[in-house]
Parts: sequence; structure tokens; C-alpha cells
Amino acid sequence: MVKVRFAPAPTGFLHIGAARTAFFNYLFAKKNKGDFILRIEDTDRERSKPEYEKDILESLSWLGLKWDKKIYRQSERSKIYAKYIKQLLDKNLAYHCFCAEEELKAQRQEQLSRGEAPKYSGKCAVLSKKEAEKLKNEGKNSIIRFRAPSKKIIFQDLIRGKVEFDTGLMGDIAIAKSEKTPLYNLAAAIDDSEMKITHVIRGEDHISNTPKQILIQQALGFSQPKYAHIALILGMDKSKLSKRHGAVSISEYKKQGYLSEALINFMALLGWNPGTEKEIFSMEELIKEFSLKKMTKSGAIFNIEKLDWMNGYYIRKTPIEKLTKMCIPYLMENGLIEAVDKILNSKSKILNKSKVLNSKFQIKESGETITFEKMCDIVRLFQERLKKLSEIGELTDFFFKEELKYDKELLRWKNMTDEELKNSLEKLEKIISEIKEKDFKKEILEKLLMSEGDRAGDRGKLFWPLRVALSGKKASPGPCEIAEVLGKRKTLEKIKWARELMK
RNA sequence: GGCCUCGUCGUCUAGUGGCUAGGACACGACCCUUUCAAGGUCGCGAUACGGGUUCGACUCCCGUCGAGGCCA
Repeated sequence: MVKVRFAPAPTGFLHIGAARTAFFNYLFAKKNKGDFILRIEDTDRERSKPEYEKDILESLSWLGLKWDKKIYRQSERSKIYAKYIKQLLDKNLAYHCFCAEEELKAQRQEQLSRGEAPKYSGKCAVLSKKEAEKLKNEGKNSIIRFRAPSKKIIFQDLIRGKVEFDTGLMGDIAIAKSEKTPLYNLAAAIDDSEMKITHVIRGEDHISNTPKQILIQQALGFSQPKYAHIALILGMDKSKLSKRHGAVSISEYKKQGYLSEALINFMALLGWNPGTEKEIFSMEELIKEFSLKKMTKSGAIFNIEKLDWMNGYYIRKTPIEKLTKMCIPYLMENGLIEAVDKILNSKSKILNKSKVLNSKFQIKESGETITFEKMCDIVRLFQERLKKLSEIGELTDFFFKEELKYDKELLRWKNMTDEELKNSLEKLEKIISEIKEKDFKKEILEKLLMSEGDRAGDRGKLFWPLRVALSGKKASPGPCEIAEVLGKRKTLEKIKWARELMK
């Protein structure tokens, strides 16, 4: 039975690199019908914060990475660690080290300057139990070090193949701050064993921790899990992706309006591919096709352009009601609309209630109510233009504003004269006001404007000024589509406004 | 500095001794078109370098260089 774990430290928001590691663990578990365990490594009490843990859980859920069973927290397991620390100490496999931090730092510096590998000198390793006891009673600070035997550690990495280390080069490993508080390598070794983890799938940055953990496992008589070290996600400068490269947390991407499906699909392709030319994958397909053997060995630069493209792709594939529902919080945030129903006023409720379908909204500026259906009509016009949900406000704002602000020069198509332009606007107003309310449809409008435009020799002479009059922008959906959604009355109002501008 | 890992278009990648080195994003051109998108067609563009092994190396071996990670 396969059992894997994702073991984040709650010292920051869930990072995209960590999320990817979690994701590959998840895929591996599901593929092999195994368990995916979540272990919060919160032994660093100062840097660990509950809000970070919350963010990690929320982000994993949002991505659709469901963990199995309960959540383990290292902070709740100190008894277990204490037992093993005592065992190591009793067997003299570990010892108290009283060297001060500054002292060690200085040593390291010196070794480095001499061109040697920094390595603990072993000063306290020779202290007898009595001497150590005495120092402790004097109240001297100590940490616990593991007597690392000098040997060759070889393990078969599932992604990289044979990896070899000579542990003689590394010196005695710091394994605990005290008898109760383990340091990373010890806690990881103990937890992986206690939780019966079969496969450790983690970032490449842990490769050099692996021999240390193996040594500890051997000392404690644990069995050894299989290892797979996945290549890291890199920033533009090819260094490990971090905050200085911009947005890195999953919650930040969510906020910007990336869809979880897009992010999942994109992350999967960073470092994995099925060996075919297929690029679009649902979670189910990924689970079906995933294999560690298909993982890339080299680090991949996080290329936001491809993510944007993929997000646009998924937006285009999203059913319009669902997409509109997702866009509404952004429109509210931009102060363009408000929920009429007070109960629906908070963002999260809007997203979750199925009530949304019959709900109404209020245009903030005019106070006019607008139905969900109408909202869908608006969003639909932008479905294939949207890369991120957060762009929706800027794109659609003219639907919610009374007066558009634009330079009147924008109304001019190519080198029309003022006179021609005025004529066009007048003609538009005439044509549109003659259409019956029930015929105010895009197709009918288009037909009328096209034949009239062709008569003028250039369709742009009508279409362009109308488009600008309605949207106030140089790029927008087609004017007839906008007009239909806007309705006859508002369409005429906007044209009048444009005519005013031209006076 | 030591150890470890990695090295195919700008980016993500396919490829496991014989291929015009394939695809995707980005970029450019064209088509569609009232603008912007979307869509379609075409194009640009890579095996880090040097030695081997071999009839033949992107592919295997050695070295160099480069990048990253860990020791912190």
C-alpha cells in the first residue's frame, strides 16, 4: 500500500513550488490507490503561524488536493520525538553539544577560508556523560548531535537513479534543540517511519538531507522509504523560485483570477509530460497517466505567459453561468456592482450559494438593478478575451457607467472628416431609433449597419464610431453585440453623448 | 570552498545509436474582420564546448565549462 506525505512548514503562504510537490505526491498516491498524508511541520514555534496553516489548507483544497485521514502536526508529537531522542542518547549514538553558535560560525568561516568543507569539529563528541551532565547542570545551552558514521550511502532515486554520498564528509548532524524538540532531519526520519510512508517525494533541495535521514533511520532501526526528488521551479534568473520573483503563493494566483484547473494543468506540465503531444489534462486524466518515470530531471523556469494562455483556454471552456459567478466578486471589488440581497453581500457567499442564479445586483453608479442573466450576457462578450478573472472589471466597466470618458478623436475612423463623422453618428442614431424594441438584436442591427456601411464604401465608417460611442475604448467586443446587451435606450443615449462631443 | 544534481529552440518539453531534431507558449507574417480577442495557415528558432567509442552520435564514456541546490 502506497503512502506518501506532503510536509509543509507553516511559515508562509502555500508557495507554488511547494504546491507542485504536494500535487505530484497527490497524483502518485491516487494513481497507486494509496494515501496522501498531510503533515504540518510546525516545530519552529516562532516562525509558524496559524494563519499560514490555514492558507495552506485552503489552497490545497482549492486546487482539489484532498488529503487522507487526519492532519498531523509535529507540535503535537513531541512525546514521540522525545522517546527516540532518549533512545539515541542512551545508546550513545547522539550527544549533547555545548558549542556556542558564534563559535561554530567562526569555525565554519575559518574552514571555508582554508578551502575546506565546513563540518562540525567534533569537539563535544568526546565529552564523557559526566562532563556533559555537569555542563548541563551549570545551565549551559546545548543541542543534540547525532554521531554520523562515516560510510557510503547509496540510494536509488526514482527520478534520478543512483545517488551516492560519502557521509564522512559531513560531520555530526544536529538533530535536536533539546530532549523534546527535534530538528528537521530527525523529525522527518521519525515521522516518515511512524507514519509508514512508503515513498518520499519532495523537492531536489532535499537531496543532501537524504543521506542524513538514512543514517538516522539506520541508527533507529527504521526501514527505508523510496525516494524521488523532483526538480525545482525556477524564477526568470534560474534560481529557486521565491518571493523576489513576484507572486508565488497559490492564494495570490487565486486572487488574480487564475482557475484551479489551469494552475493544476500548468503545474503538471512543469516537470512532467506524458510523452505525447497532449497538453490539456483534467485531474482525472493526470491521475490516470501520471508516472514518476516521466518526470524531468532539470529545473523548469516558471513561465507565466504559458499559464496565462492556459488560463484563457480554461476560461473559454467554462460554462457561462459558472464563469459569471466567478467574475461577480471581481466586479463588486471594483465597485461597479453591489449585491441587492444583503445576505449575499460577502464574497464567499456569492460564490457558494446556488441562489445566485436568481439573484439580482445593483449597478453602483445608477442604482439600477441588473439580473444574473444580464450579467451572463455581459460576461459572455468577454469570455474569449479574458486571460484572468481580475481583468473583468476594466474590460466591462462601460456597461456600468453612465458617462463614458474618452477623447473625441477616438471616434474617428481612419481619416474621416468631422463632417463625415457627424453624419455617421446621425445616421446611426436614425437607424437605431427606427428599430422596434423587440427587434433590437445583434443580427438585425448588423444586417442594417452592414448594408448601410457598404453603401458608404467602408463599413468602418459606421461600426467604428458606434463601437467607440458605446464602449469608450479602442478595443472591445463588436458594437452590435454591445448594443444588444446594452438595450435600445442606453445605446441611443451613448450615441447622443458622442454627438454632443462632436459639436 | 566541499558535496550533490542538472545542461535540446527565448520558455515548457518530445527524443534512449540512423529523425528534414517533433509539439506547445511567446514572437513575426498572412487569412478572417469595424477594433480587440478567438480561430486558421505559414514562418522564425535548439542538441553548451572538447575529446573519445562507433560505419553512424542529441542519445554511450571521459573531460571542460555553465547553471542550480545543500552545507548556512
